[in-house]
Amino acid sequence: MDAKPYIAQRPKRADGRRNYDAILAAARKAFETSGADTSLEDVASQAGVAIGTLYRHFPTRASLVEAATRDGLESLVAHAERLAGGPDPLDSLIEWMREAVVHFSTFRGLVGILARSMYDEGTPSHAMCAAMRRGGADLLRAAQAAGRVRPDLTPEELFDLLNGAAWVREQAASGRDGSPRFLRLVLEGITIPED
Amino acid sequence: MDAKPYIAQRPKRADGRRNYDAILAAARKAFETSGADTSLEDVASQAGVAIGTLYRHFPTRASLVEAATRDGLESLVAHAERLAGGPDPLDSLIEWMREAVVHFSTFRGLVGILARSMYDEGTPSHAMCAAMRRGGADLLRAAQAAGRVRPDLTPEELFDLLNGAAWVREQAASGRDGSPRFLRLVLEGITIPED
DNA sequence: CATCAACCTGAGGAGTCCTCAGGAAATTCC
DNA sequence: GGAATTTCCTGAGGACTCCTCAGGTTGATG
Repeated sequence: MDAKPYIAQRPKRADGRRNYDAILAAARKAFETSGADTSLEDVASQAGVAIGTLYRHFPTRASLVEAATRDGLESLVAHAERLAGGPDPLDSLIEWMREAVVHFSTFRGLVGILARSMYDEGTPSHAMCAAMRRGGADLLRAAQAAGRVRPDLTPEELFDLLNGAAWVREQAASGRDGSPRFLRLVLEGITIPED
Repeated sequence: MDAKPYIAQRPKRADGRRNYDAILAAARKAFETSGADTSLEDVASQAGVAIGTLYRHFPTRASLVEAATRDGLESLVAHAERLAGGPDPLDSLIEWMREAVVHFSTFRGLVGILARSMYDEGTPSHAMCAAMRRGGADLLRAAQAAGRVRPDLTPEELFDLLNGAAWVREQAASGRDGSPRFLRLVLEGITIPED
């Protein structure tokens, strides 16, 4: 039996839910300003809660990151499913890639966590990463079937490219964001001109 | 006057040099196994030296990273200069890019430090990064002049691509190294076929 | 060999991580 | 309404790391 990762759940008791939500809100803010390695004691005090309470709801930092990014990544997966039936598979893929890059770089340190979660089942974010992988792979396959993306590109490679772009964007806190250009150059490398 | 960054120097006294070297050796090993955020107290004890001695020679973590990577990056810069006169500018550029990716991902966390140093003059590694930028830009310019690389690619963008590849390689500690393929895809996006 | 600058040591304050024993509050059940 | 019970909260505290600094030691120099 592989150790199943702990996935945070919104508690049933009213006070528990209140604190859970407050911690999550404080964590999102702290992650965005200080990165994934922000002080959890700060997060707790910012949420008006003792440190033990934070650890009760989120026993590991990874579980807190997972909970803080869950909604955003869920919507990304949903968007992939919506785009899957679109008329132009290449456009769909490109649009989704752009959105993915933004979501992966919500705060400093996130891409790294997601990249590791993709291949590590013992991680809270693994399930979400697997879902994203499926969504991205479907869009990729469709674009390849339409002859608009080189057929030898694998989903793993696609995510390497996405992660690279997201990482570049993550570093952009200090000025220029090279990720749009990065993505455009990458796309030139993997797409096939019409006709 | 902008605060000049501290650059570590090999001491003149024999005992100082001995410790300096021991710390550097221990740091290189620790960085490679535990990343740039390894414990400096461990590094010190591994070098057989008190923590204060480490801080005497390397007052900041960044100065230790700079010293630990100096030789490698210096040789990378030297290689760029040697390649600059080569017969095939595109080959030269590609060879240098491959080498750069390896050097940038010597240990986990290095690319991030270098990426920030590139644009932050208050950083020990800034001078080296600037030298690398010049070397890379020269090779890029030559390849562009030969009509083998898209002329709208800037050095900044080149380094974004290199850094992305290096980051992917850095994550590869846990299995597959996607950086060679990453680089090949990127190259398809930025090169121009002969004739 | 005496002088002095360079160097070394390691205790210690401050921050952070994470746990856990004891207390408080919400929910349930009668 | 009032236990009983389960869930939840608190915050002290041990372990770790960071970095500084006062005091002691040693190598280089003339």
